[in-house]
Amino acid sequence: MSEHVIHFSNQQVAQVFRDIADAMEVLGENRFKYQAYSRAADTIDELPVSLYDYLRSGTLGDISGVGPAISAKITELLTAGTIEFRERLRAEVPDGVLQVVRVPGVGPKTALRLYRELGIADVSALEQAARSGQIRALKGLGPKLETRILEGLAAQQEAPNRFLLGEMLPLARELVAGFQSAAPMLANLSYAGSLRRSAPSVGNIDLVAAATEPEHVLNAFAALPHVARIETLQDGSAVAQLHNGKQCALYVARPEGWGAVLSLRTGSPAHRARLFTLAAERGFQLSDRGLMRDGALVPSPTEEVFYAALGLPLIPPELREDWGEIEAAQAGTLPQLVELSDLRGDMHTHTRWSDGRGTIAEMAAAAIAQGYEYYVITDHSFYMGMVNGLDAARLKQQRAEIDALNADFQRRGINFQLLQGSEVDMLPDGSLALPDDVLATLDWVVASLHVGLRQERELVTQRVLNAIRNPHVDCIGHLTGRKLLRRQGADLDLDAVFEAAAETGTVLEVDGAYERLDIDAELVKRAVTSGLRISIDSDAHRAVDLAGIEYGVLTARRGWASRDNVVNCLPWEQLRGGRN
DNA sequence: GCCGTTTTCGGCCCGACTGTTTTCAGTCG
Repeated sequence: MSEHVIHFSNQQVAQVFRDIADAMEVLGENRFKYQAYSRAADTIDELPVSLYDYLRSGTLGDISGVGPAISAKITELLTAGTIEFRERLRAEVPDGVLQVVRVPGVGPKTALRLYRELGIADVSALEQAARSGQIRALKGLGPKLETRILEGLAAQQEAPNRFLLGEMLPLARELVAGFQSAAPMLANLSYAGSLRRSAPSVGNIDLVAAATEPEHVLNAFAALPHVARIETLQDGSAVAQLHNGKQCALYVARPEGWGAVLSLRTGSPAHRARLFTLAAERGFQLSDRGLMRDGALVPSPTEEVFYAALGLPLIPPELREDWGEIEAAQAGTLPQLVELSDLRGDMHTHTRWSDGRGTIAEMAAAAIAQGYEYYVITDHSFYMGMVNGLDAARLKQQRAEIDALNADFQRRGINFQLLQGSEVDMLPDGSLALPDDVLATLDWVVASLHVGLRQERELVTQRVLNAIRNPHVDCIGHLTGRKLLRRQGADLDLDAVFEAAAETGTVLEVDGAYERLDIDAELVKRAVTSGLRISIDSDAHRAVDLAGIEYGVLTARRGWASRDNVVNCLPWEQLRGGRN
């Protein structure tokens, strides 16, 4: 067998450097060294151009954060397929230990001790040790840590082998585009499944292709550069393992059945069950091949045609959960869902003034490119030392910079306005991190929980209620504080929160950062139903994050939000006029 | 290990909380 040359995506290379950084941190290496690897990984992740192009032109060193050492290691990986330094680290810190570090409550020091002193080299050994009380035997570690570890593991295991929407959607789009150009015989191609419903986390990528000759399509699929190997292959479908460890399934339908097959591969099990019932009521059968009557395929080349055959208008993929969309479709009351292009501004963003990476000018340029009319800078409030939060004095300085930029936009005839806000912390004691007279000077105030998320229900709820009732607070940012696949949000009394927000008109945010997507679709639906207004924000820390607001839009759509429910679909003047 | 309008060495993100201590290390945001 000939040597197969592996093609690494930038994201795969970034992951290798992240692993190097984590392993070095576990080994207690110099902090600045492993941070350099970690920073380089972040930069590589965002590069618009393949590393192979940099390699060919000898310009790896031009990448910010990539110096001689990392440049040599990238070259080694791309040409030899492996990095010797990485393998040496692996000998000291097994891959399983890197997983152990990512368990909440366990840091690099503890992971190393658990490995060296108890031989814990993966998460299942960690679970066993925590369960059997072995961890408390180590000096300085106790029963509370064991409980914390088991809770953390439970949160992770609720969703084994799941990946975030923000990782999978770009990958799926890349696959679809690559597949389409490699296989001109495809009549149609789409991704499907929970990914197409924009679920916050998904297990794999499902593709549904339309073609008359499935074998050709399956061969072209197996030859895609992303595909590492084909796991299963049977008539009309294949499951592939990708180079990045993720799984992709392909289903090939006949062009005249594609609409039905795509619909069946997209809806949730509950939605699909409704479709089966509707089909049966109309004398159809549904199968892997599509819509059938008396053993013959009934043409349904598109989803419109398929849904029409069942007496329904086309239901947007995000709604296909059986949360009432079938009834709404039958009644003709499906919502006109909000779209990315409806957004006129972003209400929650950061800059270098706190923990962001971009300057105000850089973020503004990206906002103009995104087509916004306004853009609110909401850097952190003073309380969070780590994020370099702003106090009254620095807010004043920042206001001067914003004013100067706005004057410049006006001079140049650019219809764009920067606004100054704050992401003000709700402190553990129930107060806000900035006094009212300072909040009063701001254009938009987002209040968020960052600390004390594990406070007991009554306490943490009261903090949120205090913020909602503060007349200067316009919006509650990422309400629950959840981090997808990592930690649950705060234990909030949502009835009380929604009731208070309805009284005061306080906006609830859909944070588009794809590890948050908070509030989630179910809460969006609840907000929309109870007449609350939402905002959709990027929570951007870098210019490249602005586009991530799309995940917020998808989440809002999943929650049945229309343009009328979303404050930042309004022009700023109108939005400000309607403030409480 | 990387970087530079503080430029080839010296600095790079730091404060609060937690669980375990008995004066603090580790984790988190």
